[in-house]
Amino acid sequence: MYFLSKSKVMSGLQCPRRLWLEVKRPGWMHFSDRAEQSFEFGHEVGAVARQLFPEGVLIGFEGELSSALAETGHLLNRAGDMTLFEATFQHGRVLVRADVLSRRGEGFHLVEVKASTSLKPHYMNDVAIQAWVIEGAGLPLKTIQLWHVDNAFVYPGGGDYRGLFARHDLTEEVLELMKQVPAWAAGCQKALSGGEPAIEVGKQCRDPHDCPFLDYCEPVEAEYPVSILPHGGALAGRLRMEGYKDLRDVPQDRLGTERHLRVWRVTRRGLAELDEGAAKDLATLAYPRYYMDFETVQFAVPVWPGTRPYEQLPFQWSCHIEDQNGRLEHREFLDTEGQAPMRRFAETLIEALGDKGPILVYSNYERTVLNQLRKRFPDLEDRLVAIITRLFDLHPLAKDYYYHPAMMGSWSLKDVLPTIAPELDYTGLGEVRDGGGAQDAYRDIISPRTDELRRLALIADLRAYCYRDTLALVEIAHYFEGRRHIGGYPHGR
DNA sequence: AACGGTCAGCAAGTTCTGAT
DNA sequence: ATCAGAACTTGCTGACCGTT
Repeated sequence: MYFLSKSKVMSGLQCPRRLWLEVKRPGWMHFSDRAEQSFEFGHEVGAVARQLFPEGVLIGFEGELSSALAETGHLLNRAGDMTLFEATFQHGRVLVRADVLSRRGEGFHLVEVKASTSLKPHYMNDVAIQAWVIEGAGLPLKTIQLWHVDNAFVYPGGGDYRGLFARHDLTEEVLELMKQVPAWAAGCQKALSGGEPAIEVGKQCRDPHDCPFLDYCEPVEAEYPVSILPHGGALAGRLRMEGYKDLRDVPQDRLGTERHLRVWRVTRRGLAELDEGAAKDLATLAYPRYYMDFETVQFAVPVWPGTRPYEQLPFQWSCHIEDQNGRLEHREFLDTEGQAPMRRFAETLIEALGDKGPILVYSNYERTVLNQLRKRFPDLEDRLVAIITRLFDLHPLAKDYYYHPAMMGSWSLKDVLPTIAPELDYTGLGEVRDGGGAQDAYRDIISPRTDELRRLALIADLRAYCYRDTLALVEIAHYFEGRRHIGGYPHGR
């Protein structure tokens, strides 16, 4: 028999094989290539939830669950009403820690806090496990609530976070669902009692969470698996059923769309394709040309008045300006003061971009951010709209006219750039290497806990990263126009 | 997590084709 | 002229993609 945390029981509900691997083969996790989001908002959100219970007591966790269990019992032995954070219980060899547990008279009230913005179906199981353990430990629950972030909340400032949470009363449903928890726990124990369960790869491997063992249960069995076909999930499934593993073995007539055919052809020949259409489209663009990139930050708990949870707030832009002689000039903006950067971001951008000349970007992300700035600053509406009309997106151009076998069915900048400008890799960059890293760096820079030396290093890294990103756009555009050649990669027509 | 987009796959509607 | 069935449009939806 095993002691199981709530998260282990949740794993077992998703897939017995996953649970077995987590318990019996720790350290075997083969994290999937498609990187999981690194944002960790639970901490911020939990801290604010606790602020709403000024009398609450936090049960510490110093690596020893037994001490958390003991402290919980100790506090509950006291008389009177109380609120506990991270109260810890076990029952039936299942162990849980409750976000917020209050005693009012004889009854207990449970609150589970989530950083997401909606009530998700699997939360019901999560809360049911907690409720079952807590009631099993002898605490009758009067109400069971789930709180999640309300992304319509506008922060008024001054630390006033009333209204950050949307609250759902789940008492009835959870008390009903609770009856199934013993069966879930028994299922987990059974899965762990034998050898590795033989579970086929399926929908449960991605839903509701990516399984960390996906690469183990479904090893890559081909150099160019059929799954690289873009938007081809269903087709890839059918092809695999018929025994096709590698895209190069699939007969041509099984592929319908132009894009699939190009991926198939390029992969089989091992040679990149670049259609003349790319150069033709770019030839219509006048000078000066602006190559532009934004960095933004999101907070689950808003820190600047007038902002909402998870809004994408721009703090940095980079722009390479190219004149008709091919000369490049770099302009940039980076706010590191810690106050809301959006207004100065918009003003400096408007100033730098002038009033004519195409603005080249990769993806429609910059358009989205500019549209949000329009709403925030109506007085800049006209200037921002003027910028939006000048945007030229290289991403659809790449999708229509370019493919290289190393891209593996993806036209993201990360996958395209190494096939065109391999010299623009991570060397020369500090610890900021992608948008997520830029966000982490910015959070550290504005944090009062970061010392000055590290701040300066992070600022330099952010500048280097954003500079490189717009330079990458220049190189890609030049390659599409036939103005640059590539060494080391097989390219052809 | 949010946003803004594309695309495959399906269903229903419409036009075309060829036999009677 | 009529009609069945093929072939083509149109519209919708949910999965997928890419950015921070």
